[in-house]
Amino acid sequence: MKNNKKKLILIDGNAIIHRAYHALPPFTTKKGELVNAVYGFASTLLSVIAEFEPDYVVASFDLAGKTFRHEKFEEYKATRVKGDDELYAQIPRVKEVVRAFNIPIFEKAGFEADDVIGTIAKQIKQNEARIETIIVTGDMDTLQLVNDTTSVYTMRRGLSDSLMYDKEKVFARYGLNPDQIIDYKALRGDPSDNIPGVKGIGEKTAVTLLQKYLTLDGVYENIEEIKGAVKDKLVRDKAQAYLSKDLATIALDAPVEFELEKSVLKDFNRETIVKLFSELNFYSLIKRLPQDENSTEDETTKTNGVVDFRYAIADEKNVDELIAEFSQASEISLATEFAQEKLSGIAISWKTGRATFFPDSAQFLKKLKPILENSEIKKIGYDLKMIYKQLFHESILLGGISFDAMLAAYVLNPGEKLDFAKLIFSELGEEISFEKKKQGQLSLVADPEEEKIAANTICQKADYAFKLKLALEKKISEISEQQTKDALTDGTLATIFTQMEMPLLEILAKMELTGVELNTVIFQGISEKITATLKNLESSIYEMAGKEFNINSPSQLSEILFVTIGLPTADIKKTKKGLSTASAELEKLRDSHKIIEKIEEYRELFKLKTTYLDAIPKLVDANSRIHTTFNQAVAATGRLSSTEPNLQNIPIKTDLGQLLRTAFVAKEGYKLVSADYSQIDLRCVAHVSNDKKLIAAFHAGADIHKMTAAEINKVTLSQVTEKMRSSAKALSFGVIYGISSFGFSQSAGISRQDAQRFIDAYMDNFSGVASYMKETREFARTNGYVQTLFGRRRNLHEINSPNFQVAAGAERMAINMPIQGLTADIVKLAMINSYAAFCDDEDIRMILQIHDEIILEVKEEKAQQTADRLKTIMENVHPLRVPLIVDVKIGDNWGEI
DNA sequence: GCAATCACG
DNA sequence: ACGTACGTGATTGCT
Repeated sequence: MKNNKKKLILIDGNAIIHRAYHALPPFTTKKGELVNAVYGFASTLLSVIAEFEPDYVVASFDLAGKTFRHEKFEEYKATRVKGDDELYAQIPRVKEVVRAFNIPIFEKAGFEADDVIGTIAKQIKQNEARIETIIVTGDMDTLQLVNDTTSVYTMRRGLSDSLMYDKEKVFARYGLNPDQIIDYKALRGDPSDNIPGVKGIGEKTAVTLLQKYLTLDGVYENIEEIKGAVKDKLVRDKAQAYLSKDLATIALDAPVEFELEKSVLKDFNRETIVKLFSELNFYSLIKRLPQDENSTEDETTKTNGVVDFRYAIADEKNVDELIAEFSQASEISLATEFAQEKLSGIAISWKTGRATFFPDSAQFLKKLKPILENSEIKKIGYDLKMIYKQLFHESILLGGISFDAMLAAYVLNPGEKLDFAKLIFSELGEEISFEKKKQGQLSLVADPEEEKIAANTICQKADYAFKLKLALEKKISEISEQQTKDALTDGTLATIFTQMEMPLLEILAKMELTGVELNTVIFQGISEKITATLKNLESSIYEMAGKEFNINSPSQLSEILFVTIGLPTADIKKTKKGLSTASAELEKLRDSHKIIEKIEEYRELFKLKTTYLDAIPKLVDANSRIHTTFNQAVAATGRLSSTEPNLQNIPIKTDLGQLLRTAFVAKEGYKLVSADYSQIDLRCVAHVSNDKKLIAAFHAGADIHKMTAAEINKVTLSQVTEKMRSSAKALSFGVIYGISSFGFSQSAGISRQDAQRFIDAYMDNFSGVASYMKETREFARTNGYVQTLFGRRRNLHEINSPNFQVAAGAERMAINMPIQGLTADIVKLAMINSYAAFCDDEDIRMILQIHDEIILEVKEEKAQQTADRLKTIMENVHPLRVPLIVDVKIGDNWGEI
């Protein structure tokens, strides 16, 4: 309901910043600057502008130093925790945001933001009766300023929840009129500002008194009427009550000269804000910026206003001319359009700002093929693996793969979410949107305008991938130069990128295209059997529970177990919603009720059925092969991941899992050859920590867990029990994960005290490991990153977080990454080297990688010889302080190996 | 879209 | 005093 009154918004900057700082998790920009309060402020500002469409906006901030209130009462705000430096450090940034919006800032030494706002509100009410004033704040102090033209808009619980207070709302909330709020505080006090009030008078009594006597004066004028303890308290603290009233009263006469005209919310410069927001990584806020109605951005690209250059679209007449333009180029950038599971267009850029779109047609592709396949012409793009696969389906074998901007961004900052458009923001400062056009109604007639827009989008992608190359390459080489100087690593980020990730891209593409054969009959058989078993389990569970419910709903299950059946809850962990039903918790209840066993079995089978048995057969192609997608740019440690389907988490631990694996088979006449590194993570620990005992044990070919058990228990090898060995094994894993006594106690099933004793014993015995952990933490703290032997990096800005848990989490990551990352590097190198050895032989195809294991599909007669070669290659990928051992197996299916 | 759960290394 | 091993992806239930 917009009335014709003009609206003025007064923002209490400090109140909003405080609220935002405490409501939002401490997140930082990519550069490590903490900006949660800035974000909260900016987000609030945008909401307020969107909701009220104000004509005028003003912001006010507290200035450092004492205020007139301190002169009256020294302890004013004395309870405020100082040292929220992290909050105050954000204030200059907040002011930058305010300025970017051309919003004037009013502040006055000796006064708080409240006072400035109160003064402005009063002046406005006196001079500009037709203006509606809205005070935006995070606390309730300003409610006293509410009147018929002034209201208070305040954030509650976080930032999303807000409430508008007018006179009625104040009354509804407090049972008082706005001007009584001051008297209320005089009586009740305000602990957050250290306003004392009358000791012993709380919310209820204060309201009752004021409802009867209206004001503080009224209360004391009628003090004789009041009985008992309340009277005594009032009499005793009278002076304090009046002092509190003074402190709580917002000044309306601060020396502020407010000029309405200066606070018009002018057409702020959108570009300035976009630039600031992208610097702050507030990408989601950029989308929320009010649209600039004057701008008529169309599909053209304006480069510094020089030319209104449109990218070209090839047609039959101009195609040869356009191809001639770039056929001599030494490097070109590619982007593709994909529709209905088919390549529908390709854009090629050969210099900045220049790109041509080729709609998919056999004729165009035929002309482009020699260029695309020419390995002398370097290829650039964003996600070239995808492009490689798309072109492969058009019978084009992409050659000269040279620079993938996605992978470059990944090695620079692994683990961060990747987004092409955002990358362009952060690297080039340009705002581009690759939003997919909305799916209109199906139309047989192609809309030429829409086609043009689509063509332009693809051209932009090609163009910007090219531009990104320059920026990202520079960053990589800067880091690499430093790494070379530091001489702490055997390689650099540049070698990781050019020697490892870029070559791997093509190998992964081929693996994905090859796929792995699935025996769907086996799947079918297991699935049917499981379905029947599940039915039985379901009915016995219902019977034991006494009623039917959804076993898959943790909340319903928890209700049944702990309420209906009434199982003991003492040891059970809680989730946000209630008691946990995770398997570790159910395990504790195993002896309490026979339903637990059934539920565990049901869970296992259900998981197997829905995640694997039902889902994977849907993904087979005409040749019964499934093609996973390896994600090369998600894992923060440098590992790969696998999706649709995830073939890196196929069950193995249970019998049924083993059975399931037998359905992954080698093609007729072929064998599967699997080669996995034995205990590679621990060997990496031995190498990076340079721990003498670990190294010696691996050289001796000892049973490493047994040796560890002997060391920490101070017994001879022959005295090591199976239990000691398995604890030692869990302990070694703990080391890899950045051990904590709690985590270890959980996984080893022992008490925390015992866990701590074991850890201490381990660190005493393996002093190299102990100092590795210490040094790595320190390295991460001083540098803000950790790195692998090969120079792969992971940024860990959070390691210096004032939040203990956040910092502790980062420390564990710091310890883990150089180990897990080194394993990842080694396996990646192994893939590259073995691919190089086998790629000319059509009888040998790499099909899977599962973190420490490589699987090939090999013609039967070459299986043994290939397995031997593969083993040798993998074991000699890179010399470490310990030998690398690879176990190879040959079989007809994955279960056998 | 998120939380809980569970599959793997 | 704090919650806790590291790294992933898929499914289901629920808001």
